[in-house]
Amino acid sequence: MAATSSSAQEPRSRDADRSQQTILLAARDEFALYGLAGARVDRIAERADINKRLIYYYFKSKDDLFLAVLENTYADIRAAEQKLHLDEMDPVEAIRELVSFTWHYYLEHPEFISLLNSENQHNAAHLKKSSRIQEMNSPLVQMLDTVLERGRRQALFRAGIDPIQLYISIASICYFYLSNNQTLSTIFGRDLRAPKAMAQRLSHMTDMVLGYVMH
Amino acid sequence: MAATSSSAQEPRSRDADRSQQTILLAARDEFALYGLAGARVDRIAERADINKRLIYYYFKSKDDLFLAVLENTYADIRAAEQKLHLDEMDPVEAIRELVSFTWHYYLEHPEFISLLNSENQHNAAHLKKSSRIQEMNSPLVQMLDTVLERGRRQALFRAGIDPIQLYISIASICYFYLSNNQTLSTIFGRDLRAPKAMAQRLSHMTDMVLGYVMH
Amino acid sequence: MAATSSSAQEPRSRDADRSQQTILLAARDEFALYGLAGARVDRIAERADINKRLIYYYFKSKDDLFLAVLENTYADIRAAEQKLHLDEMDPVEAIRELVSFTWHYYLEHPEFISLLNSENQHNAAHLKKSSRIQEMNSPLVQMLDTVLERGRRQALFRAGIDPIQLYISIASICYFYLSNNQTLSTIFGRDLRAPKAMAQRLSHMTDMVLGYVMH
Amino acid sequence: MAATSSSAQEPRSRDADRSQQTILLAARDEFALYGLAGARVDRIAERADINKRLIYYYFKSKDDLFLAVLENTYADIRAAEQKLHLDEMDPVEAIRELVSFTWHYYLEHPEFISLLNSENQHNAAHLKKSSRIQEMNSPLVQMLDTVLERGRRQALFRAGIDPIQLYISIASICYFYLSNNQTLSTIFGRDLRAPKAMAQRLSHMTDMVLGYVMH
DNA sequence: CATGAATGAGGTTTCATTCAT
DNA sequence: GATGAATGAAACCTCATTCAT
Repeated sequence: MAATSSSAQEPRSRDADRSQQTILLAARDEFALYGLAGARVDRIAERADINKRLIYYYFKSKDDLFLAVLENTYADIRAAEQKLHLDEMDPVEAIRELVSFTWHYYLEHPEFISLLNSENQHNAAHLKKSSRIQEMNSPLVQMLDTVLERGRRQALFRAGIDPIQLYISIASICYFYLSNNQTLSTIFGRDLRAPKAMAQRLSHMTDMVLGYVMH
Repeated sequence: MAATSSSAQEPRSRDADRSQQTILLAARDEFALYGLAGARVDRIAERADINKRLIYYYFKSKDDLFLAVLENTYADIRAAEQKLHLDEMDPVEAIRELVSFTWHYYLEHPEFISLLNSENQHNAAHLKKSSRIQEMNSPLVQMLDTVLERGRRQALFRAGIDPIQLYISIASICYFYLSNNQTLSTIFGRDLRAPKAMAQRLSHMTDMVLGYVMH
Repeated sequence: MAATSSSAQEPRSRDADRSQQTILLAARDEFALYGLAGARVDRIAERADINKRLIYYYFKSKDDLFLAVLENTYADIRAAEQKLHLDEMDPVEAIRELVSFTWHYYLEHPEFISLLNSENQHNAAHLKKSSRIQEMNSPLVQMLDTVLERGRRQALFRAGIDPIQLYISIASICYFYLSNNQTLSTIFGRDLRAPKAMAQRLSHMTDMVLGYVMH
Repeated sequence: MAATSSSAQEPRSRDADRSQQTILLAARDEFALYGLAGARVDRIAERADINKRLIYYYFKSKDDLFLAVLENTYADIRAAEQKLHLDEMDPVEAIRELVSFTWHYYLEHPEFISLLNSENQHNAAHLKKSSRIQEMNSPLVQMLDTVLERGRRQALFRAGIDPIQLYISIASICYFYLSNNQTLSTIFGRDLRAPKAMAQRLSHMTDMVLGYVMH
């Protein structure tokens, strides 16, 4: 009965927006838990506590729903990245912060990892169709470039570092440890989710990245 | 590349080992392509050109078949690792070789990545049931530990490096780049599969790992 | 004979109650004819002239459907028993009527016998899960107890008759003759379904029960 | 290594006879437990610890095997009945013994009940094809007739009792109580298998039958 | 805006039975 | 006499989706 999300002009029922949002959240959880193929539209309806038909009313198909979820997910992480302002920090501190942010973001958003895995299994077929996502160019790479440049000028960092390669590497070491945690723990017979192991991991990753950029 | 068991050329049939092997290969491809949930037993039978019923005759269920494929896959990479003999090499060269091997192995075995992604999505439920796999404790970790120790004694490497953390990091940077290639390429608007990008990647990873271990 | 819910003549469809009822009837026939294991869901759908999927929509599984049929079947016989009002009749007449009712009910409801045989083969596994049925405690036993008591007070019946034992015995002699009719006829080389044999049977049973209770 | 069953002349391998016997026993258990439709040929082979193919070698099909089991079962009960020699006993005692024998035989041979139920569900289709079984005309009926006649001549029993009707009634009250025990216990909320209930049942049945024949 | 009813296609699995040795 | 390998048909059940209101 008061000011919620819905932008401005179009007086589309608040309920409509709310239903869509509810569906998106439920779908996100379902897709994250079971992947695209394993997810069940029935279960999404159940989670959202709405009629299944409504899902088809708002989103055309399961695939389109998946894309919508993906778009939402990307929008979220991009928004979070925006708030980092790495370019205003001391270069070394900025790198440290970037590793930490990435690590914690993935940690707190397991659905991000899961959804990306699903999407990659499908060769990014959904993303490729989405104009919205392709516009959301990661501003982080820009920021990172600035940081690297400043570090180099202060003779802290080595020259010639490709920000995208570095960004991917940082993402890698955070992402893989979490995404493959279960198989790794099983193979190595070691609980890689234990608090101590987690702390060591963050420290190891930070060392690794700084060891690379600084020299 | 030779040497199977069966007597001569009779058109398949009546060779249990061969049938099982054929099924496993077909299943590996199908699971790699579509994931566990997306894979179709019918399609596996088609690929293997055998009666679908035979799949259930030898492997009890789709899940058990998936586990068998996983076990095979792990056995393969472990066998390949064994042949590296890193502990007989110069420490720096050994690390370089390990990165290169991992990179190329993943590159040539996309099914490895795909299968592991599937298994992790299922919280390693299959692997956890397997006694065989838990025994295949990577001797690579042993090897890697030896390499690190020798490097440290030759004052080349820094002390206190956890071989498992290092192994995971090496795996990470290789794995993630390939596994998430499609979404990354789409997001960054850059073909990360292009030969030049691939070469740069290997070089970047090697630098990164050596930069970390060498100090 | 008359009075269903739905509005008019449109060809089935969109009437949940009706669909469920149709399925139940078709299932009853199929289960009665082939037993639980021998019954085919496909055939039930055919008999009911509805989409097979609908069976699973309303009843979760073949077993659940079987239970629903059983519950219905028990409800029917209990309802019929209620209408007898044995306790308002002369005691001897009441017993005679009970035997006759039981005999004719089984005769006209062969599915009752068949379904119970199936259920007993499964150790009453379905019934044991049903809360509904355990509540349908036969009021007939109550009625029967009243009849026996009144007969005893009028010095017609002997004392100490357990109504449940008596009820089971009455059911036995009716049920077994019909349920095992085919094997008995074959073994004895005598058509036990012939009208004359049937009439003799009812007479024999009535004599037997009265001979027992009266003395 | 010594005198077993196999008749005389034909020197058919002892193993062959033994295999067939093993299969029959395993099949009897399986059919008794699951009915004809629910029984699994694989499970019979497992129970018998022989190769499934052998079942088809000795018995042509599942149905033929079922018939063989039925024939065996009937042969067993007929043999047991032969040993009663009711016609040499006091008439009242003979009836008492017959009830007791029937009760205990069914009790100790639950497979008899189960197999007959299956066969009746199939309208005695197997029995009707078997010449062997139709020859095994129950000598018990003969015996029973003699007993009834002697009882009548001693003025103990009433006249005009049909031995087959009586036989069926005795079978009924024993059979039904055991065959439908599970549903009855569930419906009445009373453990009809409890030792005390069982003793009461035998007593009740004896009273009932004697009450009828004696007058 | 919202919903219960309905469906065709196809999923995994099971079955009795036969083939080839 | 005995057996492991193989199969076609069909079983139960599930799925994304649409119909009718």
